[in-house]
Amino acid sequence: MANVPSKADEIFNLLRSEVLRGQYRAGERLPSERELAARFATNRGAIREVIKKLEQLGVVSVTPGGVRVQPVEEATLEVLGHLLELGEIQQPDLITQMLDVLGAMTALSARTAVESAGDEDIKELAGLVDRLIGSLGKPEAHRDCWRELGEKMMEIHRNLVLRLVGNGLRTQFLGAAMNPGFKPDIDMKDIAKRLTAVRDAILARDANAASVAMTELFTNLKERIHAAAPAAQPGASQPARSASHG
Amino acid sequence: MANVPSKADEIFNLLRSEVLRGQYRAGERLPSERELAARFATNRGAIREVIKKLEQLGVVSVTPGGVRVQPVEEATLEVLGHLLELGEIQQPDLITQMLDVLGAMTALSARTAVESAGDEDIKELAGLVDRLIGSLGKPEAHRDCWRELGEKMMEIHRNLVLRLVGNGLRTQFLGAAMNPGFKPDIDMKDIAKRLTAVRDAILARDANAASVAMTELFTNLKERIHAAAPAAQPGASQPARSASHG
DNA sequence: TGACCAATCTGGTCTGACCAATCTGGTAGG
DNA sequence: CCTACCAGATTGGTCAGACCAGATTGGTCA
Repeated sequence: MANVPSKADEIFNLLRSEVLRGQYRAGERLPSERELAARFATNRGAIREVIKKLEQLGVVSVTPGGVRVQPVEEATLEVLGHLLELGEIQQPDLITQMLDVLGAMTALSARTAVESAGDEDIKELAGLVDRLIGSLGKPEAHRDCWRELGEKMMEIHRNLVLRLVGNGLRTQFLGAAMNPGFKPDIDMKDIAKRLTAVRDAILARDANAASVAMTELFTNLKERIHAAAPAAQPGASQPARSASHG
Repeated sequence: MANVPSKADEIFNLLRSEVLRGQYRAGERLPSERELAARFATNRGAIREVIKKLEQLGVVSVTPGGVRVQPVEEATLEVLGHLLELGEIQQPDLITQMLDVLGAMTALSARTAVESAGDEDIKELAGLVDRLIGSLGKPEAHRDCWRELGEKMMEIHRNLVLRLVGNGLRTQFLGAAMNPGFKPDIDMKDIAKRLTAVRDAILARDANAASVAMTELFTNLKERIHAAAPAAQPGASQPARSASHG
């Protein structure tokens, strides 16, 4: 899949980067379709496709008279991955922010899953958490276990909204944040302890406890990563793009 | 804005509805661009733009050889609004699901906001919650207050991820779910009581209590809506589209 | 200085064409 | 009868050039 990125795809990536990087201020007009076509040595059709995708991403709004840049805040969850990719300043901040949200989502997922789980489900969930504990120290396997656990919880509570949000976060996060060897040394024992708490809560069918334990796990993780990461300047927690509203 | 929906926009809406409605099974091929162009009495360029947008939405994947439909689970948060619009079966379920997630997000937002709020911020937050209580019974004003409160919390904790997710959820939710007179009678006193708890927690700078109170507020709301809504058939909680994985 | 108007520019739409990769169905060989 | 293969039809990807209606802009006139 996605073997040969089409010309439009390449231009899409380029233009998206430029916009997200703050090369155009929010509200400013992009070059016209004709100009862009000339600049990228292609035809207007390709440019129009690119712009339609950008529009769907929420980073530009197109009206007769010109294509205008939207403030990042108006954009879609999908820009996160790109923001992380072209990193620059705010990587650690974005990651801790994501961990916050991911933690809340996972906690909710655990809670509702436990609430509506059958006996068989409970056993499977606990087993998956156990495997999670066992895979500590093996990043690849650990990640797979997380994916499986998430999948299982989704399967139980059948919350489509949660799945869609989780989808976005997880792909964005795992895709961009984890890869570049971003592995601060984390106290495995601590994690294991908290995972055990999660498992016990699941086995006790205590939805609330499961949620709390999961939250604590992520909070802990976040603090450790935050401490381990190169200290970000205070006030640099916002991306480069202007934050003005439309 | 969006005065005159372009031809491509109309076709986009149509095609999106058809796909989300389950008119094509996941993995199935869409009609070719040429066929679609003929069917909608337009040119191929317009169809290509539409398909690019659908691709960005995550509801189709396009490869040389054909455009294929993706399972809903692979899609983007943005499809929620459309799913709600063309409602049919699972409206109440989707809404309670959204409330779950929205509650978790709002609770997180409240927690992190209180954690990093200055004295002035605390006062403003408490004031906004008070206005929220005061506007109970006036849906329009109430909604505006919520928006303001959310905005203020975002301003304080500056969590871009939270903002993007919240953006999506809120626009999807407020846009489609609230409008059609979907107003089950909800015990205002109960809500007011819980909102008061939120305010007190904020004033006490107790981030955790604020989070818990907010969670309870949404849980309560969810249960009431769930009880008031026309009982959905068990097992109808999933949309029509096939859930097969790719 | 202010209002107005026309040239220009913008996105929206349309046509018709070619290429390379894929998909299809039919055929030849096992 | 089944499999492997091959050629033609089909598909998305790309391209060039054109016209329209509305927005923008800059100059002109009062």
